[in-house]
Amino acid sequence: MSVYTPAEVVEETGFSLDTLRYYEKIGLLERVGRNAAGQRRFSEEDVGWLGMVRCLRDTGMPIATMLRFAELVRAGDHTIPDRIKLLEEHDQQVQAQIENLAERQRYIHHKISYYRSVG
Amino acid sequence: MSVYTPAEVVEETGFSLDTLRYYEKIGLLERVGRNAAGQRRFSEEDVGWLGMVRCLRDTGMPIATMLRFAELVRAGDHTIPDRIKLLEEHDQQVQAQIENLAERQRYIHHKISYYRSVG
DNA sequence: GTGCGACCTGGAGTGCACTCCAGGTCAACC
DNA sequence: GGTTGACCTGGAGTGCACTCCAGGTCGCAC
Repeated sequence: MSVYTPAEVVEETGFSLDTLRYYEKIGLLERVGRNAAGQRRFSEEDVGWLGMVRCLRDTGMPIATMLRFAELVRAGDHTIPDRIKLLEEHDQQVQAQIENLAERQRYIHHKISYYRSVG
Repeated sequence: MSVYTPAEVVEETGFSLDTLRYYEKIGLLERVGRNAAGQRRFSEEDVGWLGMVRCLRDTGMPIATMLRFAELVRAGDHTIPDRIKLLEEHDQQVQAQIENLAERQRYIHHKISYYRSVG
């Protein structure tokens, strides 16, 4: 099992070091392992989880909801139905976001066309 | 030319009264007309502009950028090419948002499939 | 053995976009 | 003429998600 230094995780995940510490502090990231000097050493699993966090965050899930999801993950396999439910609800919201953006985009296109016609 | 009371504009645009006042204060909404008692009376044009603001806001445009757009609109017809440019750039960003969301959504779908396969 | 760079901690500060509040005006209805 | 409700103002407060800072440790290169 390879481990990652903070700098490597910053590189791989795109989260800043401060953000990683913040996520650990609030419990979105479970207590990360340390070396003898007390420096963080992230596991493969930590990095994988951060990939999920990035996905959820970038689709607009609030931290409070991610925290609930994190707790389900930690609680064990019997929470898998709950996790599916949570992700499906989020998926609906993402779908709604996409549709909403597409509709707004049409409005922008119309506006641009209008400007072109009068400009 | 019909005018609208604050309550009507809240109803039509979905912005809160506080938000409307805030937008006027920062100059996103040009000085709104008043009746004899000093109460706001919004014009058709104000309401139309608020529709544009809603579109831009809901597609993630920062207020600072909306403010620049508002200034172009006020500056007159010779700024139409600049407005087109601004909207086209924003359109690109909206497109990127949509694509990004769609990709993240695929990840969520995979995760749900995975959970279904092990749950 | 000294400087440097990566890292540590707790806690304060930031930026955005509102949102709320206290205290007041005014017209209208009872 | 008293109460109600919609509205007014300036300014303070909120929530979210970070982001920054001071002061310190550690190991390695020079």
